Amino acid sequence: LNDIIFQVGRTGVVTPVAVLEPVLVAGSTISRATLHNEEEVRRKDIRIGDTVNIEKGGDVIPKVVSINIDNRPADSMPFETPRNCPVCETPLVRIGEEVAIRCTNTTCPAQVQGRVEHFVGRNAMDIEGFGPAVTEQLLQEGLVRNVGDLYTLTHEQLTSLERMGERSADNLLRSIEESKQRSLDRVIFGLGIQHVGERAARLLAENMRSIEALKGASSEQLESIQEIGPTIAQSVASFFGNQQNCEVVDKLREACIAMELPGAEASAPEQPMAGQIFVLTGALERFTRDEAVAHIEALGGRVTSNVSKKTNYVVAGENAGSKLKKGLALEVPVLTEDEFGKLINK
DNA sequence: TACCGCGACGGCAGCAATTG
DNA sequence: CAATTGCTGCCGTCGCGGTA
Repeated sequence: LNDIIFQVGRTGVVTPVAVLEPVLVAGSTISRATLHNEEEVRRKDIRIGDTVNIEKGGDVIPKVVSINIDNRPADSMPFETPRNCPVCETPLVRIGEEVAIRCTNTTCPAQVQGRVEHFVGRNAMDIEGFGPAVTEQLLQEGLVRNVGDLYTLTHEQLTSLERMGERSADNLLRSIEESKQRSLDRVIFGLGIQHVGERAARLLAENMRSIEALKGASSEQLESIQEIGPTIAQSVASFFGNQQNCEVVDKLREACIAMELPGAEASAPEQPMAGQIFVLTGALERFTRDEAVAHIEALGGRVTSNVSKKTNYVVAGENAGSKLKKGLALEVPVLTEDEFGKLINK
């Protein structure tokens, strides 16, 4: 084991990687192996200079299984956790009880590059010909600062790069153009919001129906979506609470990327109550129950029969009963019929 | 508590395009 | 024209966090 290096991912997580004396294992030459995280290294007491046993997990990913302590050089030192980001020197932090150590500088070049690579990646916008080398050059030359800049790249700018001729530039521009057709869930996934992987992105796309709705949604509204909990909800809300992120999203919209699910406009241009859960109690004067339900659902909300922590509003009419009591006990906002009327009219 | 899925990882074959 | 470079897509696992 010649060295332990640290790589910085797009979310700032710093992971240790073992640099090995190249060795043939199961038909391929292994020169690096993942070490997962710093605690893992500490637990196994892996030191630079150690002789290590490696195998390929599932015949693919090389990993360090154990060390051969007898071959340890007498002067070997325990492994040291880096204090600063290997790329931008920002002090690294460990948040709460997390195992991961992070670079918190969102403008760290490694993070910026990671985010662009994620956006153009196969499961997100799937832009062919946009690999790490191209990304690195575009960032280096200042032609791209974030994913909002991708759609205004010109033929001239691309051909100015190393190893990028007419043909490659044409192909890349065509791929970029084609990527505008990607579905909403891929766009959301591509934004690289923390904790939002493919599944969460799909849930958010299906429930919010447009980037605008997602952007406007409160953390509470998001949390009312099935399988979206407080962590993801807050992560999304704080992403859109950031001015720069909103500017990137605006640029993507200007590039004419599809930012809505089909039908969103036809059925309801806006769904300000998307995901909101209402409980009706007591008799309403101006609406029948059915009318009230129809209004709520037209705006994207849902009506359930029982009050729980997930309930966003209790609408209390005349002679409200136990559901009003439970709503008050759980500190759910209680609306009078008038307040409810204002809410749905707006 | 059980389950799912996020995020991150390396090597290689095969191919296309660029460069010299 | 040959050599070089870069990209894609594939393979599977770990450790853990998030949700129900």
